[in-house]
Amino acid sequence: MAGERRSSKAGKRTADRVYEDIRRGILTGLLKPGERITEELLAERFGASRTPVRSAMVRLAGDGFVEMTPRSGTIVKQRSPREIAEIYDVRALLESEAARLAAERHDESDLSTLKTVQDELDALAAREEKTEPVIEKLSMLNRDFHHAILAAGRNTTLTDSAVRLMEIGFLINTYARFGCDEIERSLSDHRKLLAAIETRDGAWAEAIMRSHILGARNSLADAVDIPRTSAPKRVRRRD
Amino acid sequence: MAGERRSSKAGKRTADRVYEDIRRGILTGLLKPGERITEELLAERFGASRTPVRSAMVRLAGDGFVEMTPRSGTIVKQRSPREIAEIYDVRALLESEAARLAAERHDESDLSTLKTVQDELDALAAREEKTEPVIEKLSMLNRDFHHAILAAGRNTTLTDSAVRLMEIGFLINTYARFGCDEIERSLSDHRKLLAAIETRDGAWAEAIMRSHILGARNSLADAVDIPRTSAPKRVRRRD
DNA sequence: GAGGCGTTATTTGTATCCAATGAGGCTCGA
DNA sequence: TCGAGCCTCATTGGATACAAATAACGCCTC
Repeated sequence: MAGERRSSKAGKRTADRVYEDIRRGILTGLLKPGERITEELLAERFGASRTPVRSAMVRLAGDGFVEMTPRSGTIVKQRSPREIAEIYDVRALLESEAARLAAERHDESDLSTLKTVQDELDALAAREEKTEPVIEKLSMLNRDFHHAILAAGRNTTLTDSAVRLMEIGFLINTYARFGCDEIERSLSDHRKLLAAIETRDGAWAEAIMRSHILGARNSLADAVDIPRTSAPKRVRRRD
Repeated sequence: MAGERRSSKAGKRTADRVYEDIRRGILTGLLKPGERITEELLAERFGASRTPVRSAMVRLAGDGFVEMTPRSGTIVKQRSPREIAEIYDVRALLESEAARLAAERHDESDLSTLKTVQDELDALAAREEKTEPVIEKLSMLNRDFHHAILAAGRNTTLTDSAVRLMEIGFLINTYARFGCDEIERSLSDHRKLLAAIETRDGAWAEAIMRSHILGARNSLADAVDIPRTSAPKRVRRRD
């Protein structure tokens, strides 16, 4: 019996709230990969019924955050180091193209957005204390920066594909694992990227972005157990 | 076959049946873009309740086949010519990379699959009558060929991203619009691709695939009203 | 006759209920 | 004591019921 929890917020669907919340839970690591999710439990936590929770689950499954096995249950999707490396490889492919397009197609508005985000990023990174919320904010701004470049590329399909990968990639909260020097390297890349885009040098922008993302992958490889090259997987025979 | 559709066995779950059926309806043009879909109507058509229909809708929305606006309703997603062109551009990017990887990483099994599919394709194309079901079968085999190359590339993330775009792209049933010479061109590309992969010439495979897909886009541009280059979108300023 | 407003009516979103099924525990036997 | 099979139970999938909201319609007014 739990139907009295009424959101004062007008127009917001319960299913959306649940979706956002589970998603955030996965991204922040509150829900760990492999962990089982039972609909009833979540329904209770949200003061809602199972219906919107189920709807949220289906969406999350489509987005690759959870895995629903027909009559068995739903678990938070766990990704192998190899898959994580793959995500970075594909992001490098997509976003380097986007960077090239951004250099060629951007307008003043795009540039101003990029500069604003980068300024905030620089300001925040200049502060000495790297507390949890600061790291969080840095991650957000970093995401905004990449989004802005995608937007400047003027290809919504490309943007959607890349964003999709970015979002699931962030569940490892990249910056949290990076050291300060790593953050500095990242921001340096951003500045170069900005210069390349501003001068409309597509080839340069493309190269920087590819290097930026593959560099991030390899930094991550130092922290986690990720193949430095996503390649082989030759071992495919009968195990 | 490469893809792992959740419902490899006969759909025990009603939601899956509904999903597949609506999807097919959209792909075959039975449900036209912009057309409104009411849950109750579909529920009646399938002899099911609204629950599985809703679940299917959410999945379809996630896959980009329909568009659900919060309290208003669901319509079959309509794509602008520009968006269709974009899809081809991104496919060219992803699948050319996959072709390169396939050339570098494939094993005997991949090659045999590719050859089998291509043989069937050749055999079918050799027949004179280009009836509706023949065209349909050609489309299917073409899709299998591309899937096989993706599989040989050994990057599931790349594969998923590309397949996603392929599926929504097929709703225009490409081959149906192509003339016979266009089919011949396509098969010729496939044969070259096969040769490039077999000789493990990654750069060549990549180039052929890019040319293959961008060529298809431009052929489509002749038939439909698609920009030959997806580029500009120079935002019309105040006319 | 056209446009704005109120009402009706269809349709979505959520809750609850029932059936089916896989999982895990328990018992019985070797 | 350990294993196999059965049985209970928790959990998912689907159906129905209900509330809220938007869209459609008609009516009234100008």
